[in-house]
Amino acid sequence: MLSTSSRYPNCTACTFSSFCVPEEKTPSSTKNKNLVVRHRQQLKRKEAICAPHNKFQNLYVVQQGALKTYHVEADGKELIHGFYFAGEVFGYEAIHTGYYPFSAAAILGSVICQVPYQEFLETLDSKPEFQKEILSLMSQQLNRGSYLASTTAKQRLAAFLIDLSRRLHRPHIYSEFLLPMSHQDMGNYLKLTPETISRLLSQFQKNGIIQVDHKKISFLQLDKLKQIADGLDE
Amino acid sequence: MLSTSSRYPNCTACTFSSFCVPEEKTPSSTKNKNLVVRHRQQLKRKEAICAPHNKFQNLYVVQQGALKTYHVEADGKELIHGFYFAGEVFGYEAIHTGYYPFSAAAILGSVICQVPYQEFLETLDSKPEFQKEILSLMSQQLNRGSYLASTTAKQRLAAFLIDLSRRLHRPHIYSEFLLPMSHQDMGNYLKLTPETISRLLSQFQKNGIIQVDHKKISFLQLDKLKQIADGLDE
DNA sequence: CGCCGTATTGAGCGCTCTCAAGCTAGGTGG
DNA sequence: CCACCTAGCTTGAGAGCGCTCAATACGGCG
Repeated sequence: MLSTSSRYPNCTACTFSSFCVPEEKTPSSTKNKNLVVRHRQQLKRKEAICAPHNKFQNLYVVQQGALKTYHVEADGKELIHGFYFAGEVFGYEAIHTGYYPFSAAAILGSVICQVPYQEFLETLDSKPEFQKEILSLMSQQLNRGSYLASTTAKQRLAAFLIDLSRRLHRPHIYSEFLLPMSHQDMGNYLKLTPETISRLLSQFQKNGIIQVDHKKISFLQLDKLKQIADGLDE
Repeated sequence: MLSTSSRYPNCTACTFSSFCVPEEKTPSSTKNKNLVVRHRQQLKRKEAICAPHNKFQNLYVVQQGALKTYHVEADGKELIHGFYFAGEVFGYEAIHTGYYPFSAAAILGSVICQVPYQEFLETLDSKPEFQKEILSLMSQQLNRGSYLASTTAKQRLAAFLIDLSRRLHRPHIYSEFLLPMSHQDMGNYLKLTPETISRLLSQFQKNGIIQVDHKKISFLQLDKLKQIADGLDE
């Protein structure tokens, strides 16, 4: 757990920032019904934070880094439900049953905030603006990964890259960014093998649509990438 | 629009029923902050109720029948986001942007209730139990269709059939039910062609796992179907 | 009864997977 | 600082699952 305010680097990016008070800044009146950050956690790459069937108690906000939620199938395949980047919240999926339906682990060194669900509910009850905000965020989650429904590998990968760029540099699409996850993870999310990811990235590069330099991706022709995502190429 | 109470057949199944008052039963004090059913709509098969980029104003609750949400891709392919059966709510996806991201249409003759979002927000603000209920329902939506991530056609179809049975006879899995949608619709949802759906249903039947009689599906070996869904067969 | 949308079944093809062999980069320990 | 070592990426060849195209059958509805 971290405690000095210098360790709170990214609160401006956090979707909860206007309803949240870091603990050391809490005014003496504790009844303000804001969320209070009591537990901030540093995670190493590959460090897990919850497992399937763990009791649901907290939502989590990513402050720095990136996480994945996933579960391992009977045959050993890892199935990735989603990625979460700085400012994003995960755990909503656990509300319904009271248990996390997945594992969550950091894919980079990361910092996250715990948001106790009880406290979350109290803030919700006392702040109509928070209600609207949460509805909006959960609504956004419902639309996440809609491109997973695309049929071809090219389409899904192109849409994924665009989505990734926007979420890493919200709200803009930057033409340069670093892939936070391995090809394996991308594949497990997009239902492709790492070999296919690699082949397609090479193909996109050969066609002058993107440039790949290790983990660095550069969009050279974003419009063409969008066309591929929409199934409009060739 | 319907008006006699005899036309309110299914309110007990509706997830909003305890926070909702059909209009003619509204007590004179209109400030009770319950949802009030003002618009109930009868839909014919294939009748649409909203289109992409329509302004978001209402959530909808299915009272009878079944609906699909979908959009048509550039190449003419119809991509189905989800199905909605008696008691289920749709439209949450539109909250974030303020516009419906899809079309919605009845796949059977259906009856739906409009829930104006303004009114929904007022009820939410005044009723903490409603807040919890909505969080739970949206959380459930986030978990919907998780089996779409399965890699093989058999797995997705088996999981879909089980999900379907449970949602048509909530909360139980009935061993008999009628397929509400065409193979085409199933395929568009599961990312399979109608031919593949047909072949797999035949195969399941040949293996004694289910029985198919036109639209009627009977589960003969639910455990085996579950194994297939989990990728544990052969 | 005749029509049209839907389901079934078959044959062949192509996209993506599997398996396999190098290669690269980054981390570790001497 | 360098040599090793390992995880991850790249690229190739071949196989298989699900798609495409096509012909036929069925059934609901006028």
